[in-house]
Amino acid sequence: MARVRLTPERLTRAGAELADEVGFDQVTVSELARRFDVKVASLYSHLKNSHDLRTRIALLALEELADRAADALAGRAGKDALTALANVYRDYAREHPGRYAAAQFRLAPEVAACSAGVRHAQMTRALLRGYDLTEPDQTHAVRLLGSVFHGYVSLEMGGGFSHSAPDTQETWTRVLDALDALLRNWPPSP
Amino acid sequence: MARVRLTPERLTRAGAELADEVGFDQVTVSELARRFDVKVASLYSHLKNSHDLRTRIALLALEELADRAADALAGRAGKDALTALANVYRDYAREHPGRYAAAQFRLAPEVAACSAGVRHAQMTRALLRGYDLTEPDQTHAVRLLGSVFHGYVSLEMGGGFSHSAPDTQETWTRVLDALDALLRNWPPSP
DNA sequence: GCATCCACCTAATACCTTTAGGCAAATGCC
DNA sequence: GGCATTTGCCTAAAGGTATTAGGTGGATGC
Repeated sequence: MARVRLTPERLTRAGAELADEVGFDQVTVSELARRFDVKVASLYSHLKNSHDLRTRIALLALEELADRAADALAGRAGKDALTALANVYRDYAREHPGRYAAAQFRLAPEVAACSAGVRHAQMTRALLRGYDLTEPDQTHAVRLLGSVFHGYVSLEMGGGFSHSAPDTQETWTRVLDALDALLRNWPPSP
Repeated sequence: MARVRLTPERLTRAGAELADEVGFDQVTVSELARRFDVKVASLYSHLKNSHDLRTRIALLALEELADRAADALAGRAGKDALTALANVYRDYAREHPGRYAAAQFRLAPEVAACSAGVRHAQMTRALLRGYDLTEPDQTHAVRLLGSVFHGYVSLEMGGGFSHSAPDTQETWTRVLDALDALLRNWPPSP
């Protein structure tokens, strides 16, 4: 038998590609086995189960996304940084819809705590150093930015904006303008 | 045999309850049949297939959500309306997580066009009458609000905010303050 | 009281998931 | 280089979900 040298890493990468092709929730252990021209049961020496596979793909996506974000933020500040970070999420989702969906996969809390998810929060916080916010408003702003990035990208990819008139690129830049303005004039607590 | 009088409507309602209990993507034709104490194949006279079931649940959720939104918006304007609408989404997601997930189900474009989804956009637009925005900024603002509502609720439900310090209720009110401020001082086009 | 129809059933096919146990290629040791 | 062990992939099997085809009996209408 031709040994294929399966490893969790190779399976995870192939799973991520599969996700981009057919959608994250269509990722199946069977299809993965088919791609490696191997019997399904063989994968279970490398993967605990189907859920484990999804978790690994999710972690991979979070890593990749965090790496891109770190790259984009390097040497930028203020609105420049805001735009760069926002575009990282949007572009990643467009290039890798399956991986992006994977990044939304709900991880077990203890797994999430060690994941690249924490880097994302840290980077958003770093971005806010270019604005004049102190705690707890900074945390509120981190959450707002996360919500807008994630919400916008999901809705855009889900076709939520597709019917209506102004193209989404224009909205995207205007939304970033608006967020920048908001962060510069963050309203004081009542 | 005790006839159960299945109908698409009853199945859809039961499916929605099932979604709230076990999660939207765990909703299965088999489980639904079990709940009605009926054989699986029997459901296929009332439902085209599994995808059809999900679509119906999604449409139900969108309707319910739109009804609640219309109710909340009645007689309100400005920030009052903004808060009310935002809370409709958040509360619905908390009360009915499965249905809320269903509302995000990607519908076929022609189905989406006839769905309550369009009412949602209209209501957000109506809300903006309390602020001083003209086209195309109004559309941009509609999309921004949709993104924030959806993004915030998803992240909060997905546990994205769970580890960190200030509680999410405080952030939520501050985010709504911030959105209100932003809509009152929408930045002009460059 | 009979014919009809509809609602639910049985049967069968086809995937996907997961576990248990087998065999042979690769690896390590002398 | 030959032998033992490990390990990587395989066969087999059980159980769950989706979906289609065709049957039967209880409810309905005349």
